Amino acid sequence: MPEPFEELASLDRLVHEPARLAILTVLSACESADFLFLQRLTGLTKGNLSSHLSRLEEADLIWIRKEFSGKKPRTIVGLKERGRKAVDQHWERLEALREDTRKWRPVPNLGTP
Amino acid sequence: MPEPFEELASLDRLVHEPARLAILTVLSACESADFLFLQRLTGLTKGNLSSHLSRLEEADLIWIRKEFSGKKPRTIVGLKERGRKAVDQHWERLEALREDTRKWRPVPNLGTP
DNA sequence: AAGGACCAGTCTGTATTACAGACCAGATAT
DNA sequence: ATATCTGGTCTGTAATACAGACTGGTCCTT
Repeated sequence: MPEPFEELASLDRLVHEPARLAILTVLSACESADFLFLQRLTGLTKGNLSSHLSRLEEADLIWIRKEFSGKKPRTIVGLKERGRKAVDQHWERLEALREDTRKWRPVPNLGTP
Repeated sequence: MPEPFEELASLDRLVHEPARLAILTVLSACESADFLFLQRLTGLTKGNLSSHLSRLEEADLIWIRKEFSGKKPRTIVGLKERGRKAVDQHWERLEALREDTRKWRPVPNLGTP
């Protein structure tokens, strides 16, 4: 019984953080997305989004490619293998937890009687 | 399209934080639970658990009752109305996000073409 | 009576963190 | 020339989670 909860309490904060969870989840639905799109999607400031992306890249969860389309800079990001695994796993854990909890209901009290 | 993601990026950190999400989710499956049970469940130290519970109580999401069963102190916590709403809503948002993302697949690229 | 364990904290210190906003630099449009 | 768009870096700040020390009461053992 306690297993999924111990896991939950130690969820990977790198993935769990709302902004990054949003980014990763969006990326899991496409091959790539560009900086501006992600910024509008998440409502983050440039600086903030940039540092979140850097962290995800350092963690080897995403790749970041800088192109010039014409002379305009363009930053494109996408999921790496590890990233896809990480997001999928994260969602699975969350869902597993929720399901497990549902099965308990109704329980009057938990703890020492 | 972007709506659920803007929400996600601004998820209530009070509820989203792993330890508290675990606590709240457990509580949503029972009428009450006691301190020790929650501690073992989450693996948190006493001090840490205590402060998480305090925050949840301040936010009016849970109640905390101190009993003495015999002469042993016993701390029992449970969800308040607001708490139940908060957890349910949170999970709904997460699930909605995931569902929305699934529907997108497959999308080659998101952003300026 | 003294030592220790159990319970549920409070408090302190530390390290991490998310975030806004300032600044930067190259290119384009006015 | 000035302003704007691109995608950053850097700095400062306020909040944070967390461990571990300490408190203080009750119980049990010796």
